[in-house]
Amino acid sequence: MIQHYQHIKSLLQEAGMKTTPQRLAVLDYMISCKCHPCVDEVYQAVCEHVPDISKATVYKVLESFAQEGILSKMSTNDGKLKYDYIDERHHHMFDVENGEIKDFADHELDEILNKYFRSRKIDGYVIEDVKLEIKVKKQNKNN
Amino acid sequence: MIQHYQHIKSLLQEAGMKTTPQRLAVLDYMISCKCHPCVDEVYQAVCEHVPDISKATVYKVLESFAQEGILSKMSTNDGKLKYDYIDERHHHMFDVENGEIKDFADHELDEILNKYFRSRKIDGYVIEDVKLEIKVKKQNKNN
DNA sequence: TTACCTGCAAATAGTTTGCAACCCT
DNA sequence: AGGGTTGCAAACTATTTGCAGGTAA
Repeated sequence: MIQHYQHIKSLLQEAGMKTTPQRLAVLDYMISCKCHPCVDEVYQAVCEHVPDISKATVYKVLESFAQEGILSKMSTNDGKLKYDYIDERHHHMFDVENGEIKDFADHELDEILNKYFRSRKIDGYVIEDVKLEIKVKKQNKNN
Repeated sequence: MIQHYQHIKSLLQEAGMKTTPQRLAVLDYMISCKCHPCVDEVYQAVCEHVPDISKATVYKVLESFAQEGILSKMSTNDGKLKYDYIDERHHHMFDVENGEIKDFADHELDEILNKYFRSRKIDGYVIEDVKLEIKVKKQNKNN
């Protein structure tokens, strides 16, 4: 049932965390879900495999993964907390009508951004990362 | 005390909202604060001018302004809800070390993004807006 | 006048914490 | 064996709601 057992185990080891069934299940879900779940969604999903996991543990586990950089923490404009497994560099598309979030990977765009910010310095700061929020609407069939 | 009385009044009128002291005070604060306050910060600040305002009203007022597009709603990665008065197009810089948020306006960058997304269509979607999240660190004096 | 708006207090939702028991290594 | 990890319940914080009374237009 755990899809990426060895991979997950080494992620945990690199982070210096003990391998527990709860962590395996949470991380397995985060890797395979291909979405941006909130704490409760993770909890619900993981419950099916580890029925006696508690929500407090899900909170703690997700938070510690985010600390270690295994997941990234984000939140929607209306304040809902979400976690995102980071496999490759990507931006986010927010559907302004229904709140859906999708990943948006675009290497060419990243190149353009890199190039721009190589010369465009911000006084007093070092740029660590640049991410786009792309607000979208579903296209209407008849335009 | 209210800095932009006529401007605010017309904003409210355009939005079809009644002009109340609470709304005037909240919007005045949002326009003049030049920051990205959370609900409680708005409440504290407004209390000094309208001592009997209730926090529920601040919630309601901010939310309705956001609905009308007078303010934009955002939240930090750790889930803190913030509101932002929209005067000119800008992006946001997030200081990853201390959580500070600053505006970042850059017309040249906007041109580049516009140009790119003029030809870069996303299947099934219409792009409404594109915003950057720039993660930064304060520059260390000795590098 | 009247529909909208506000304040209050209670309800709800979301998140964190302390601690005893548990279990990886 | 021992310290990190978990589950529980309680505490806490943030946000929403219903409603009675107030007020802008």
